[in-house]
Amino acid sequence: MSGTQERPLRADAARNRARLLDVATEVFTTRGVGVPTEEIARAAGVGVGTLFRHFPTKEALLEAVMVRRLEAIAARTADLAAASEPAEAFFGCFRLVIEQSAGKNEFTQALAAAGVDAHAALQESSQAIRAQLADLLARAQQVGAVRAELGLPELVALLVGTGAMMELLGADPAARERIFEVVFDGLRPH
Amino acid sequence: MSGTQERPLRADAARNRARLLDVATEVFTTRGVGVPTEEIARAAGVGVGTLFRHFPTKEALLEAVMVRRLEAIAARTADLAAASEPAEAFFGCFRLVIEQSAGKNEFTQALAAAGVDAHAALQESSQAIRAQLADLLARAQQVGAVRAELGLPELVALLVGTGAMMELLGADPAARERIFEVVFDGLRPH
Amino acid sequence: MSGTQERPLRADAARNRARLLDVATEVFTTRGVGVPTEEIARAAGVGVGTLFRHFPTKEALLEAVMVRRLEAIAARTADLAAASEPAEAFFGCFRLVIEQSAGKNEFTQALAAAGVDAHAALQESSQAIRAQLADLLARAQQVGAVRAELGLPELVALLVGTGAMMELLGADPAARERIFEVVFDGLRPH
Amino acid sequence: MSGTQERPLRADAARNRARLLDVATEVFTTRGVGVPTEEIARAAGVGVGTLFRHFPTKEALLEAVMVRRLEAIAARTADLAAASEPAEAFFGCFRLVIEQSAGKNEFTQALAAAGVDAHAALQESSQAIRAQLADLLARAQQVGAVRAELGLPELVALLVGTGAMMELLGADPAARERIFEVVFDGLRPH
DNA sequence: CATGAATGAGTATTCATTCAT
DNA sequence: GATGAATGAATACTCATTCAT
Repeated sequence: MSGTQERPLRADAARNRARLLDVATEVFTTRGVGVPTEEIARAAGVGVGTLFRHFPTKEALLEAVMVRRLEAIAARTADLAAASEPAEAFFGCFRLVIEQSAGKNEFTQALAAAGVDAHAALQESSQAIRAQLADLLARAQQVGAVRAELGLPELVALLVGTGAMMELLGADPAARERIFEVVFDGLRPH
Repeated sequence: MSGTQERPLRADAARNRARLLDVATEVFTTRGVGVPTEEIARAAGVGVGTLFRHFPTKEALLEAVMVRRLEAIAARTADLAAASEPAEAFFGCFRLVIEQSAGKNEFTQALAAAGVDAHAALQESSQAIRAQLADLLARAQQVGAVRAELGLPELVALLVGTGAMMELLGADPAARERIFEVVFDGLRPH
Repeated sequence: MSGTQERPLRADAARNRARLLDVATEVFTTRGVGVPTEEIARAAGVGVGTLFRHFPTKEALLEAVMVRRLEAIAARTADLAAASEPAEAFFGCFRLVIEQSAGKNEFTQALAAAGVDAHAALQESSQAIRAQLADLLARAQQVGAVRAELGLPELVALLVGTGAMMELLGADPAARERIFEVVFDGLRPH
Repeated sequence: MSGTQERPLRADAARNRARLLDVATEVFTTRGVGVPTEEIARAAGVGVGTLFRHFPTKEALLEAVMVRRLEAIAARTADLAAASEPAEAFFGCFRLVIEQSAGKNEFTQALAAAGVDAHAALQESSQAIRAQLADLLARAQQVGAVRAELGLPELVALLVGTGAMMELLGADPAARERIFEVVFDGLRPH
């Protein structure tokens, strides 16, 4: 309903594209990336042909899904970072990223893949997050809220790893909180 | 009445079985579980038929690989636990488990799956490790070396998650050490 | 609310489906059901994928072949039964069924299997024939043209068995006729 | 215990061969010819190697099974033929053959195959039966107990076909008897 | 532009047969 | 001779991708 910057598509084409992304996100997140493309198309109410017109490859679809998630995170992170003082911003964003990575470990894998793989599109949008994370980290370190010796790679690893922990624990909120305590206390200078 | 009761296989059969396990471990951990069975057989220098004689299913092969890794870990963990005082034993074993989980995240997934899935064989051998971990944890908590509020599920999650972190960081030893510091400091009472 | 309700397939799709059925009928009846699916697809001029799109299973294809044969027989039997007096109708239909069962003993096996097996589709279309046969038998018995003590199971068995005899004899028309004389004379009251 | 004319084998080898034949007969008859050779070997208490030493091919084993059945039938038929007057001998042997063909339609198929196929061994032993049948038929025809126009091919077809009928009817003795009445009455001159 | 039918390479698994022990 | 481990061709079925309608 707002102005995400896709190149101008016909109204219905844009709607199809959006629906496909929504459905794919849902499906990939809940059932993994092994789900047949045809099933995604059907769930989105379009034919396979349409899916492949919008995303020339299954991998391209996966990438688009990840990009969207990364961008969503980047946007929220930016808001949070702007509105809080460094320590609060850092730990708040850490939580945010973890919370958003719910469902399979698609997202965390995306982050991971982005740091390793050469997928152009992912590279681009993950760079945005990485820059933000680097900034948040630096500022939190300046105010002494986070160990000074940590770099961006370690932060990314900690995010991905903590996401994995949460997946294992499932919905138990108390256990999740205990994990946050361990990780956050560990992040602070000793 | 317990112990390992392998049926005496012919010399060559045993060799093939072992080679298959070695190759499968290597291949699964470096390239994931999607690798064709035929390729594994070829890499082991046997025909597919032989592979399927030893492991009636691809899944069975995967299971066997995991069991072997779990058992190896359990053995080393037991040694370490016996030879050290509680705190040292706990943190030493934590490191050990992480170090052994090298390669993709097969092992960590194994631990994860074992807690959730119903694969009998895995269940059995992962129970052994879980018991040991529970014991190590309890003793470390008794001497005040680890936060009292943590339970076995959190410990397992922390192991799996830390393993994921290490995979992301690759071989950089300094960075790995910084992660250990974060996690270990976080584990200690605050 | 009954009748044939095929979904309107695209022209080419319908052609492919029909060709597959024709080829499969031919191949199964002449060379048995062991023929590879791929060969059937090739003979029909389509890829395996197409075959499996139309018939999700080899068994499903076999079933479809049988259903078509059963329906064809049922239709012709109905015509014949309507147009003749009881004795003529009965023996005419007997001949008809045998003549239609040419080629291996697929059809007879179909009849046999249908009485035993639980394949829904087969059940349905073989029920139609069985009902007709029961009716023909009853009427022929009422006019004293057929032994009164015979039931439907025996009639089906006689059909299947006579079909088997014809297969053995091959194309020799005189020999076939002699078999019909034996069976038909045997069927009449003594 | 008696003198079947196998070439002199070592005692244990002969025992193995006999056991394999027994087991194979049972298994093929009850579960069809699709049963893996290995299973037959196991059921006979020997290794596959042994099976293949005695029967160089699965087909060879099947052939041997059939030959034995044919020979058994031939022997009993000969006895029966010798001890009775023509009509009784003919119909008695007809029943005998049908009764012996119990279980799948292995045997009838064997007879069929023998009349068509070129398997040397089968040819030989089925010739024996065919000769006997021809003889029984001729003598029954001479005394006017069977239609004069029937030849050996029709008789074989009738045997095979009647066997198929019995398989369909299963164990219902009354129904089986009604079939015999139809066929036997049909065989008699009209 | 949308559709969904067609394609065919790819994959796990079976089984008759061979051969080292 | 007997054993059973090894072999690998064969087979049903899947799924990303293309293209005629």
